[in-house]
Amino acid sequence: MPLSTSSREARSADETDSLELEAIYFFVRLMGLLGMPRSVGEIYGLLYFSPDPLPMDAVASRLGISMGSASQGLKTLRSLKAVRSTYVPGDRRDHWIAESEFRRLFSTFIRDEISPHLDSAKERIARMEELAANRDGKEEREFYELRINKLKRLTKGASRLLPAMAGLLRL
Amino acid sequence: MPLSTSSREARSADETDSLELEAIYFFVRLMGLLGMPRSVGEIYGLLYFSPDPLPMDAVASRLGISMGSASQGLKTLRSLKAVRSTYVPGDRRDHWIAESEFRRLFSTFIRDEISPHLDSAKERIARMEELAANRDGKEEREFYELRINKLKRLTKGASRLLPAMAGLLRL
DNA sequence: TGCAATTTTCATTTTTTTTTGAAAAACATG
DNA sequence: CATGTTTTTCAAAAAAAAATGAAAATTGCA
Repeated sequence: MPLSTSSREARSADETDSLELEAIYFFVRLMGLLGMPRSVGEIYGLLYFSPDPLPMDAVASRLGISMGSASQGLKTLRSLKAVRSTYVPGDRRDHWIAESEFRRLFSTFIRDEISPHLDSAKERIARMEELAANRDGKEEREFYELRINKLKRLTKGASRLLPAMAGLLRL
Repeated sequence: MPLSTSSREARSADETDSLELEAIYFFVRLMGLLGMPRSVGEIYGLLYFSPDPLPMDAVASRLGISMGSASQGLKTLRSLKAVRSTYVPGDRRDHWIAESEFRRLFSTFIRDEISPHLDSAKERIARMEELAANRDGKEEREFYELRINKLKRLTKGASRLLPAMAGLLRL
């Protein structure tokens, strides 16, 4: 429990811990909602609430995770543009900062994680339409077409919704 | 592969399979996006594209899953109001139908799965505010307050967004 | 009520995901 | 350019999630 052993400031260790822990756990949950592993949420949470950029080994030791995890997690966050590195003079290590503009963060997430699914869903629906048209019972065919149309409307709705989501999050 | 052994209609087995498989896989992906296990997506997909209500044992054998899985999966879907049972005369078994109104389905999902998270996030932020107010470096305190405010705006945005989501999906 | 059919439950097993840790690679600096 | 530092990679271990299957509970009906 590395977070509970630091007490280098004038306040009690307990309070340091509480705020950091609440903050970190907040992002563990949020990232979990987006399907990210716990360590990714922890890293982002720690950086989001860190007044200074942190090098990877500090991230790992503060969170009590391995360097491997820290490296993987930072890679994931980097690819989401949720995190970027800064230069700190006189130090060879990269120092990491959380990108705190959620709007940008979410639009990257939507572009990279959601939209591809939506596109393949649309292709799948097109294939389904072809297959349904070849069915030979008229009634049955109509049933499938009804259902497929609902799916089409669903994907249409989603296509409209996604940009709106990023937009409404004008923080 | 139980789905590929049925050929009781006038068309080729291949085509039956393709349509059903595409349909089922569509929902496996969609449900996966919502964090649901594969079997839940499979069951919903099968029912969504079934012209007739299906009893649980038919669901299990068509999908090649155990009765236990089918029971659990139907329970999950039932609690999401994604599925309901019908009475079929002369048959003791429950027969299951997919609720095909996505709007209702999503609003149940938002109410049951997302909103509670959002509420606890808000509580967590309130706790964080208290803790941050007790910090003794003015600069540090300001940094935390800045960050916390962003989180507040994020949760506010999400609160506005969620009803909008269900609303825009006016299918 | 008693019985057989159906459904649920849950301890165990299987599968999938995440983390670790050590070796390899990349890197910066004297 | 040799060396020690930092970072990445990836096979193996650990943890978490999902599925199974058999026993228990429930149910409808004779």
